[in-house]
Amino acid sequence: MPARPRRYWLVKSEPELYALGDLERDRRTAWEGVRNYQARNSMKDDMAPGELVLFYHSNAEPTGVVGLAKVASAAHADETQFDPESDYYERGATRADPRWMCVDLAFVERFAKVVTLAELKADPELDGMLVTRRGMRLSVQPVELGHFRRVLALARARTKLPK
DNA sequence: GCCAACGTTGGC
DNA sequence: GCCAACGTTGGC
Repeated sequence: MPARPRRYWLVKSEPELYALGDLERDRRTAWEGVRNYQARNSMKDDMAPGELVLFYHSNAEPTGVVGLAKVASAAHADETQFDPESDYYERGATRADPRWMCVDLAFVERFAKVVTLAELKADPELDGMLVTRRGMRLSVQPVELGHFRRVLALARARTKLPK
């Protein structure tokens, strides 16, 4: 049976709520609180352990891709839906019939420099990348391999220092 | 803080 | 099933 091709992803997070630095400290976390069906379906149906994830800071200064994470579990129920104290509580969701699913993410690396949204938008090789689309709010989104590689190249480019 | 873009809700 | 109203996301 042929292995299915590896996929690449981008997740958004507001650093005031959960920054890449928090993931670095925690090493691994359940990607809870996603309440959008398209994003949920990506986690439930399409993400596989080991796949790489661009970690993007939204509502930040600057906004952009700040590092890399990887998928660290199969999909499982998002526990916050069962907690009446949680902002993400979902009335009627049960463990037998959960509505919201998530995966665990693990820290991989922090980029030496942020690849800003402005850079992403300005790069012709990234034409069509979802995160650059105006009004694109999807918080878990697929990334084409070519775009993924290009973002890594931008992250690893170094300014030439004068002699 | 503004507001455009989008997703969801609910009246009909 | 339509669609207006509303709430949220997220860039700027």
